[in-house]
Amino acid sequence: MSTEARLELGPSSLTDALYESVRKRIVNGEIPQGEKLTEVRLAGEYNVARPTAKAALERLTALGLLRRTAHKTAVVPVLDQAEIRDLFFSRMTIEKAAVSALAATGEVPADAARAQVAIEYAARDRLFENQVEADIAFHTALVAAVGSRRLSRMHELIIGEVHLTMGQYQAHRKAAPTTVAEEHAAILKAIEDGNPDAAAEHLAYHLEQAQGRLLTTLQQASDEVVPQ
Amino acid sequence: MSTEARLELGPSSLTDALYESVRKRIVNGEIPQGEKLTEVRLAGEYNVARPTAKAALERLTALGLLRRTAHKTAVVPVLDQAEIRDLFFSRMTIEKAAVSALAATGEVPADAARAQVAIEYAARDRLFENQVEADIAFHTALVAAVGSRRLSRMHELIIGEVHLTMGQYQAHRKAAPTTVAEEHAAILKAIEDGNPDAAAEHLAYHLEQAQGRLLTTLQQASDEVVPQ
DNA sequence: TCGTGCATTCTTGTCTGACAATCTTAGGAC
DNA sequence: GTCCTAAGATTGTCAGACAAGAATGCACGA
Repeated sequence: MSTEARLELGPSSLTDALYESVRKRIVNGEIPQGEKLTEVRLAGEYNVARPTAKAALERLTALGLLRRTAHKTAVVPVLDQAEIRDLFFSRMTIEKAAVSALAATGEVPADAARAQVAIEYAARDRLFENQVEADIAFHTALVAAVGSRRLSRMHELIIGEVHLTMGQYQAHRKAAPTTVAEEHAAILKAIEDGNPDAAAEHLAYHLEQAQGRLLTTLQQASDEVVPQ
Repeated sequence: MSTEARLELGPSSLTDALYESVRKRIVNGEIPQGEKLTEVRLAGEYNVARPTAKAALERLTALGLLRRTAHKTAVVPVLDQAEIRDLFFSRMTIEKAAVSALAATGEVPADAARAQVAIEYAARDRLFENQVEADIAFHTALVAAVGSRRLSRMHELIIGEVHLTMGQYQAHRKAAPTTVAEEHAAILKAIEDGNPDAAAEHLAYHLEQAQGRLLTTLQQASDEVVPQ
């Protein structure tokens, strides 16, 4: 179940390309929180038909990168404290299961190791956006390495929102650049040692730290807007 | 986060209604494994426009109730052994987290208790289809009671396939009708006792039993087709 | 006889244009 | 100032159309 080597060639579909482009703009904060995204606006910006824009919006909505209800326009969500906690609870559930399963085999996934190196470089050079990308890639690689298509799909369902919050609040900037890399290293070490409990433990600590940074940043941001 | 009491009135959207109808037909085995579902066929059967049918197909595909790749017709998937294992691994991950969280509060969700009663009735009267519905409702209620929107969405992503396999193989029929109810009762008891580990344990046992029944039935079915 | 290659046909991807239903917003009446 | 109504904006759905990719069957050659 592990050697599913498929070479992915770029999105050939117009909808795919549109979806990818908008996704990047949202997670990088280029389209800010609370911004409205109408079907006609997208269709106009990219010069595609409205149904195409509609399809892209629907896919983004499915991943939590947009919110919308019937007959209302899609907006980039603003995650409050409770939602960030919910997000990290869900994330913890999936990723704990993933690292435990990996530690049971004792194999450190190559993709995760590569992402780890990328994080170290990005941290050293203060390339914030790259660091976020690599961080997401690291966690995604861990889940993917389990070889469970459904686990990966569930992870995909929430990692978009994680990416979104990291891009918006840029909490990583607040952390000592090497902290994240060290926590990741501890997780990989536990996997290599074949210790599922330790791996889950290190992962839990890492995610709690990340969540803490995020909540702190969120608090500061709201203080700035409403200074008592 | 628990009192989100919204009354759901029938799907007002045409796409929603279509989606719901096809979903039911698939999970009940009315549309058999391997059956092809073209956009025009759906559009014709329900007398809707092709884009509407397309949207419904895409949503079903997202939930794993259909498989399709670009330019190819959607088909009702045939799950093999490996995929059923993957499905139950993913399911176990989510539901274990759910019952553990519930047991931490010690509150038995009312919806789950209701579904449990419905299962007992259905088992007594041998109403197979109701039994499956109630079983799905039981597990869904457990997850929903945690109050995590994202956990529920992830669960939704896989429970459709569970429903599908149960409808197709009708493995519940093979089980002593009361077995399922008893296993469920043990889970609820552990939650009520506020014992997270026991709850997870009972859930794991229950799901392993269910998976075992499914794999056995699958094996028998393939033996019938290819009798050595 | 069997395999290869081509053409037809089916199906999906995307577009244009349109109308109805619904939500939002602005303006007017009290 | 508040409430209600109406116009504008936005989405839901439809019809019809064309292009591109995939699948199928048939003829041809080895």
